[in-house]
Amino acid sequence: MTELFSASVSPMTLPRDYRGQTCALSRSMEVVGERWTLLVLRDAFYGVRRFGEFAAHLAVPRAVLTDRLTTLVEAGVLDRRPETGTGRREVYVLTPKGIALWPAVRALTAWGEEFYAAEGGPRRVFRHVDDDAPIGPEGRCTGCGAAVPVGDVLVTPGQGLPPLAEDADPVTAALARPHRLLTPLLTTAPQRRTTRGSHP
Amino acid sequence: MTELFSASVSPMTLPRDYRGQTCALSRSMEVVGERWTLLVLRDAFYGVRRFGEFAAHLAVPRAVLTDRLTTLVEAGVLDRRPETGTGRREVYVLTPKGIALWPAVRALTAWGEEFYAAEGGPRRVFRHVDDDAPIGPEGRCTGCGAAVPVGDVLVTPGQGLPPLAEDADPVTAALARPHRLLTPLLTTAPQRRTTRGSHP
DNA sequence: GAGAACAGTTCGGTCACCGAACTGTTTTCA
DNA sequence: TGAAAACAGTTCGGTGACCGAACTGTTCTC
Repeated sequence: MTELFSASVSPMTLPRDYRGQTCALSRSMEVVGERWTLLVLRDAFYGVRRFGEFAAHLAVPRAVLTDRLTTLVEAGVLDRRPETGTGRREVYVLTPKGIALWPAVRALTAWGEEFYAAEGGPRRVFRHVDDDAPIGPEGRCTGCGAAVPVGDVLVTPGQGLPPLAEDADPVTAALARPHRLLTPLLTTAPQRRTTRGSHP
Repeated sequence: MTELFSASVSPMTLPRDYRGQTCALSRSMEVVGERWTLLVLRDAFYGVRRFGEFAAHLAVPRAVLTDRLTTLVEAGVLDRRPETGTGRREVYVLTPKGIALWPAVRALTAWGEEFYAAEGGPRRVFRHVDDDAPIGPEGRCTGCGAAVPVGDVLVTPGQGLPPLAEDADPVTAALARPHRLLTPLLTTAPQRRTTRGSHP
């Protein structure tokens, strides 16, 4: 497959290439354009870090998840590293290159909210942590007008969010409360399935 | 566009659904997340309108292109209508719902330019038609600071754009010159294969 | 030390994508 | 007017990605 690239076009071989395209969008799509990839990254922005959390929240086939995480790590979008603190488990964390995808994730999410809104309103609302005002479609706080860096974004439940199911996965349950992007969503302590969600 | 979701969780079966997801991003991905779809929409922003232009520029299998165009028309992102003026041919034009995807297309393109730049610089530069200044990653003109509506965006060749090949398709050739988004890229007059220079 | 959680891997079936060839209609030109 | 080309898809067989479920080996907790 590598021999199909001529010198004037990108010499690198990416997972599923769009041959002959001279547009930067096709480079992006080769990295983040596969099925599930942007949903994985959205969860990473939410603070999801462990393999099992991604798998449970996304309901993605585990082999596909393995492939997507590996591809994103090789592309430099995610970093795979030992969990800070106690655990020896590996976690997947956004790199600066991955964080730079935030405008794209935000724009696509905003489009979905605008044209496929649930009854009652948006499912989730991104807010500026400084003044709690919603963030507009172009990433600016509707309250203070500032361009909000991703680390200052709060993801909060909206009117259109369905009620929490009894058997909801821990990620879904955690997202029922406001949460700051890029900070770990779940406790680093392993989850015991003894009493579901009863501990503080 | 008249059809809407009737329940809190989507009851409709979209081309490739992400079941169980309560996030608006998954709704977006069900519509524009399939392979080739965003590249088709990028071309639509460039002013590509006819089936054959998409097919030649993207080098996408024609059956896949048919499927993507049909899906986008059914989703209300594109409108299929007779070509204005002389032709009786059908063309595909962005609806307001499709135009609302511009921030997403721009953000993904900017990410690709930033992290997969060609040698010498960006392949293409989006500029504000009023002052010719480049448009920043969040959609604001770096010259006058205004939020630039998509109709006032000029796509211009950059330093990293490869030289035009002899057998380049008409869309690629037309994009070697600055062009205003959303305006038809090619003449409505049918293209005769005179530039190839060879007889049958 | 037993059992559960965890992070993947393996496997067979199904479906989407791919490239090439083909069909039927419209347009152009001699 | 008639032939040839352009056009907009459709058809088809091969290949590979995706899917759900089951499985493996390691780590953690009690």
